[in-house]
Amino acid sequence: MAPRKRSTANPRKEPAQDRSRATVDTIMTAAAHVLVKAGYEAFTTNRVAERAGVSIGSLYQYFPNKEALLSELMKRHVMDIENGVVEMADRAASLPLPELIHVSVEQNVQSHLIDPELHRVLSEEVPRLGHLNWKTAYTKRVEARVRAVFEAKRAEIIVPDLDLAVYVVTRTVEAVVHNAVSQRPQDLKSGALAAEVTRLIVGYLTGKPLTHKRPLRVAPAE
Amino acid sequence: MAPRKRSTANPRKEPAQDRSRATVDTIMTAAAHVLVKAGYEAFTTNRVAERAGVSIGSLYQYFPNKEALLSELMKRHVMDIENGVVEMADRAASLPLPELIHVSVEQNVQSHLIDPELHRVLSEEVPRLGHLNWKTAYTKRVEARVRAVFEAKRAEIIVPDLDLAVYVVTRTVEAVVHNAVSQRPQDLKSGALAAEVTRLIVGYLTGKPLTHKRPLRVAPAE
DNA sequence: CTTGAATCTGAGCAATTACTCATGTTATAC
DNA sequence: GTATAACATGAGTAATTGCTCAGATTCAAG
Repeated sequence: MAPRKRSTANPRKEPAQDRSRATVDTIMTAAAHVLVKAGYEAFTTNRVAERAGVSIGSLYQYFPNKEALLSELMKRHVMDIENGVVEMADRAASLPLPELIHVSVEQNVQSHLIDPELHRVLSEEVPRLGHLNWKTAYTKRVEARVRAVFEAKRAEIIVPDLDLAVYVVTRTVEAVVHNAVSQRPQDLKSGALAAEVTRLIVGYLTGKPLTHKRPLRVAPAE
Repeated sequence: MAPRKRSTANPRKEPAQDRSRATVDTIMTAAAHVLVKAGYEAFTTNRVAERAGVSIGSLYQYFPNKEALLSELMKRHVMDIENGVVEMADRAASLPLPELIHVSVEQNVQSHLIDPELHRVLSEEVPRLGHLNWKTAYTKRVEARVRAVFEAKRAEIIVPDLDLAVYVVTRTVEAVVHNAVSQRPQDLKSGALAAEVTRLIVGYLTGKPLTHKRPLRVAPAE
């Protein structure tokens, strides 16, 4: 077996045995724990290693630096979210626009409930350093999807500038739901917020406001 | 003159001569400069002092710690913003709801253009430490104002839950405009974004969508 | 069992940072 | 002019942090 290079440029060692894979998992779990319970300010590599019950040296055998550790955490979190989103997109593709919006908003709510505290810390506390733009790639994929849907339903949509519509809609849904996680948890759980945001978006897109009297009902996923 | 106390609890010295007032101003300017040009990560007290051309000791004579320096920066920035908001509120109070919303959205845009880069850094990079909740007090005042307006126009508003409406509207406007500063500067300047957000909000509140054909026009402030 | 690779350990280094303090300089009061 | 307070200086300190490395331990293959 050729000896593995270990330089600054290619520093990451891939775990080969079960033992080390377990170590990496332990480190990741500890990292999330420290971030959530103590915040980014207290997120030091030594503390993560201590929490994981692993020596600091082991941590640096699998993560070349602190940023890589954060990056991996973000990557995993985004994957967790995107799985649910893709699944929803299949279910909802054939629905009429109002129901489609409603399902999408509810899916966004679900995304935020996967690990709300971690999500909040990653979004708000972790500095947007160079390549730590964890959300931008994901955001672009979402925008592309939304745009495709809008084009498919173009006849029902009264907004002339589709690009602008995509932008306004995606930012609105994300921001309102995101903030509500910590500021309006009750309305999030009850579905009141999702219903309200749906009204907001559907009215904007179609020019035909949904009534408050007949709330949307979609077959719940079992 | 009674000797001034200098403890951890009451550490701030008030500048008494012109010389020191100028020093404080220089420090504040340098602090904003470092934040904007180098980001929070590089925002160290030594660097701020160096940029200001002042010794680090002088800085600590007027700011007990780094947090106080940040806090003062935030306070000044919020004051700059709120001045414009209050002025607008007087001008707009008697307008019909659609124009009122439009003026408010445009005011929010103006607020974000006072010092866009500083605003972004303060919002996104500076960690939300203990008492550094710079926006929360301001947000509450804004919400109270918006709520009062909604109550005055209650008859035109179809949303049953006013509290929820205030929440959805304030977060939406703030988030869309805030993001647009860096992501859609062109639409911000042209007014296209403000028009779109106005449509979004007015349709949501009144159930009567604004047409795209007859854009809102309000007498511009000279 | 032997050998070499994979894994783990943790003391400690180098760099950074917030902040202090002893000392020097300038302004003001009388 | 002199005394006193206000102001300014910057070398230095204590603490923290990301990260290294030399060596110990565990595993897998023949």
